[in-house]
Amino acid sequence: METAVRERKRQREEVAVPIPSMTAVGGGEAQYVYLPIADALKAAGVRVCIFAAVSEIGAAFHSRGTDFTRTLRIFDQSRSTGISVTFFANDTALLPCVRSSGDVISLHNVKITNYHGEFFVTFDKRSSSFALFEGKASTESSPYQTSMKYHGSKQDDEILTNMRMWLVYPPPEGVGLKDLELQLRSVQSDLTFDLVCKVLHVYEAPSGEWIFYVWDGTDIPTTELQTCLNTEAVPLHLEEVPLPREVLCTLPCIGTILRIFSNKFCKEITHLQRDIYWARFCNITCKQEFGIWKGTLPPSSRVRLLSNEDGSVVERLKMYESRLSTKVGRRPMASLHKAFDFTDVELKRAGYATLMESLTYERVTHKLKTLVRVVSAFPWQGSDLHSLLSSNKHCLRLTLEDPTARIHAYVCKDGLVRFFGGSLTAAALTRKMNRLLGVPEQAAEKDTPVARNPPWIWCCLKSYRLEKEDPWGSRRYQVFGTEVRD
DNA sequence: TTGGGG
Repeated sequence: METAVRERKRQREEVAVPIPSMTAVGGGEAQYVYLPIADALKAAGVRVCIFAAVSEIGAAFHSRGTDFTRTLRIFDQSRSTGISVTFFANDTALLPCVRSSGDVISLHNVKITNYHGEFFVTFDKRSSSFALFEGKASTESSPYQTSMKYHGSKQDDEILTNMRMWLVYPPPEGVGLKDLELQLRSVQSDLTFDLVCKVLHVYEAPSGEWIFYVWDGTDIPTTELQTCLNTEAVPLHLEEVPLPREVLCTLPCIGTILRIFSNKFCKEITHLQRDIYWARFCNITCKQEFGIWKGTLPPSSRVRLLSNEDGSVVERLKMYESRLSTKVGRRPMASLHKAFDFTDVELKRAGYATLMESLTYERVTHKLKTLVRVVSAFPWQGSDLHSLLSSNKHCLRLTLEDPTARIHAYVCKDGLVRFFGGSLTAAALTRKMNRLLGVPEQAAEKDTPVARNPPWIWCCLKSYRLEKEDPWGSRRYQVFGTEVRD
């Protein structure tokens, strides 16, 4: 997919047609010839003028030299994937201060450069100039910001109107090639895509690796697991150090928080560490490890900060609000339209809560009804379960997950007999456990590794502390009032 | 009078 898009882009970019670049000065007023971005690319190295819309707004930073710098991404009809422009100025106030993505920018006397096979717009602070206009919703024709050397031209008004028309009524698909944009709920393995998300937390591991905790209000799809049933091999999270409780409690309780891992530093990180921003992660990929989704930033990826007014951000928030407005909307998205005939639960009074709601609950003790999948169990073999039930000494440990978290939950003593619906034979216990873990029936007999897909089950949980001195550190979950059916 | 950044 990505290669096809790149190939088509390259084909278009490689056609070297000489284009008369721009300027003609007449009658005392400057006349500027604006080139579509796609045409400007064919005139690399020549000074050109471009009239485009802003799709991404970078943060202002100190450059490695003496100036301040900011990068924008701009697009027009000829190139909906856009192109990056970096500005420099000795004062942040002189950098373009874009109020909202979708605003319109006029660039005079910029050059197209090709760096490592990718095109960029080079803005020279001595000779180039810019003007910023409000986006499609406005009729204001004068710019809200101009660089010092900017001279408006006669055609600006008309071109601005045309650009706004195009932004309101974009032409049908196929005119431009836009990067694939996915929500967490439609993520797939080994696909390169853009993700618009809220960056809730940034962590720098001692190894120098960065972890972004991101959220878009949707649930990431469930994964299939390998038949490996050993609890020890199934981690609760991918990061070495779990989030401290103070951070955990600031995170939303509905919707998946994806961990995106990155080895490279990007300057947006300093802003993301200080404050919570919506951002566009461009060209990221996801894969599964131990049934947990892990985002990664390949070399071609980048991070762009978004304003809260950005169209994609507004859309995500609206969707989240409508999700919260119904009881069913709060449940795991992947559990909708599924039957829950695997368990009987007795708890009428305790309401439904996600695992994250319980983890961040203000008290150590909490009773809740959850909709979860059993991703592993220890012990899991019928014979071991059988001696567990008869000895009445030890507990069965389950690893439960929903879109918001994974936890260990124990089934102990009387609860065990209740859980399995009586003192069953080893064979009957094996059968029930396999159903819980989603092991396909044919595979259960042989020991061949196949993918398993645990069903969603209703499950009652209660939490409590083991040690008075360390209530949160010793917090444990126990399954109660839940019976696995035949 | 240039680099900076990609």
